[in-house]
Amino acid sequence: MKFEKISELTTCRLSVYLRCLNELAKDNITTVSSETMAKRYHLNSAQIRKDLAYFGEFGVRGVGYSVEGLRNHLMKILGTDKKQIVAVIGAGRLGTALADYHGFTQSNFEVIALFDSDKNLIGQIKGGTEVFDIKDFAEIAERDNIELAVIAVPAEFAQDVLNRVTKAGIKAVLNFAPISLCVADDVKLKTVDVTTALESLSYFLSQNSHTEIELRKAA
Amino acid sequence: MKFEKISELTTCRLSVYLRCLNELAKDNITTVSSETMAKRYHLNSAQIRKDLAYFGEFGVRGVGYSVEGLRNHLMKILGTDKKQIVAVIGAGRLGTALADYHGFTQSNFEVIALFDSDKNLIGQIKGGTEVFDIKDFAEIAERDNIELAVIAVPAEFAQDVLNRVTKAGIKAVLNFAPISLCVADDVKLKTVDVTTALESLSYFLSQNSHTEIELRKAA
DNA sequence: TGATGTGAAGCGGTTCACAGCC
DNA sequence: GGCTGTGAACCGCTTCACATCA
Repeated sequence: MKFEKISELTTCRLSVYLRCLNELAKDNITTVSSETMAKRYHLNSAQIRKDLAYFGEFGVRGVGYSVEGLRNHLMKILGTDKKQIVAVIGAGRLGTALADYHGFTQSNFEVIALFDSDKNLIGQIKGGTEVFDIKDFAEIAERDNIELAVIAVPAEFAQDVLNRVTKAGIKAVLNFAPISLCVADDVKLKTVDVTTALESLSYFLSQNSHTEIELRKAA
Repeated sequence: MKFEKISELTTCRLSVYLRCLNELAKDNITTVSSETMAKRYHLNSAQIRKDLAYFGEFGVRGVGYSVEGLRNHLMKILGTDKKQIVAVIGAGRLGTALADYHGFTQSNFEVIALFDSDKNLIGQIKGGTEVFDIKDFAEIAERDNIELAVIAVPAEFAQDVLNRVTKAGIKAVLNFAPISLCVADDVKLKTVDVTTALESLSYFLSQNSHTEIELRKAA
């Protein structure tokens, strides 16, 4: 085990490994080698070993990894061994969908509040979660120990919302607004940009059709 | 201009540049240098120039880039100069939210159909879009020239759905199910994994609290 | 003069290949 | 024998620095 800086690519893969192990556990598999796991889930065995080795020596040479043991290690590393309180800001369709997202619950995240500035929404229950006034964020965050904020508001309001939640002491934010935001160094911001993802796919499609034209010309 | 393979990192940045240019155009700015753009949007000027140079010489030395001109070039490169037809599979909360997502419309994507296997949903209008039977996907895809599919079904059904849409000739798929999927080489699959994103943030939080403990010990 | 376009250097992540251990 | 853990090689992306040109 070393004390290097772990890249976000690595932490995202750890999350994937955890998901694989959960599935292996469901299939009553108790031990797995990096090679077996790589084959089954289309990963790279050397990378699995290297990623895990950053955090300790979890495997047994000649045998592999204990599924249950590694699961526990990964949950501890990722912090999903303890329940984490999440707030979603923006009670529109996307925010509501996220509040009700079962993937969160499975990973020990609990969305306990939605926030919005729309008076018509405040006080309602959306996706099983109460909508609060965004103005009360700091107060409720403190009261309920909110650790993670998810931004699901239109792009033009996203920076304001981010400023507000970081001011309230939130250190990790997941942003769905299609805009690049600014944040202090001690806060971790991760943006999921659906527009960019689609446009990137669109690039692939138009490249493909160009290639087809080229091939047709060549033929 | 060269004929190298363009990485997905680059195409995602092109999408970001396009968004920046749209904003600059809104502010009636007609010319912009890579340096000015980098400062304003927290990008790297060398990277902007290099990314653009893969596709042509769009700038003027000593002056910069024409905002309008570069916008048009980027839209052409990304394929967003033409309308593209999108289908969303899964008419749950997430699928519905995506069908109604305005970020899509702004980029010239049009979601024309939702698909589901739930008989109770088929025939309904959700998020302004009709829900069809997933069994009819191939037929409707051909009829309406669907080019892009978005998967918003639970993880256990995602691979089946992916198989079905690729069989119908879809070459680009955006997947929201938290599972790693298999696809033929000629199909582009992009997965947006919200669980992984959150767990990665969670890692950052738990690292942070460990560091605090270390610092407290040292003090 | 000032900003682009680009070869070269730098850096970080991935893969290889094997020593070490069960 | 088999699989882990890991230094070294490799590869690709980013950044630098400057020749080039309006």
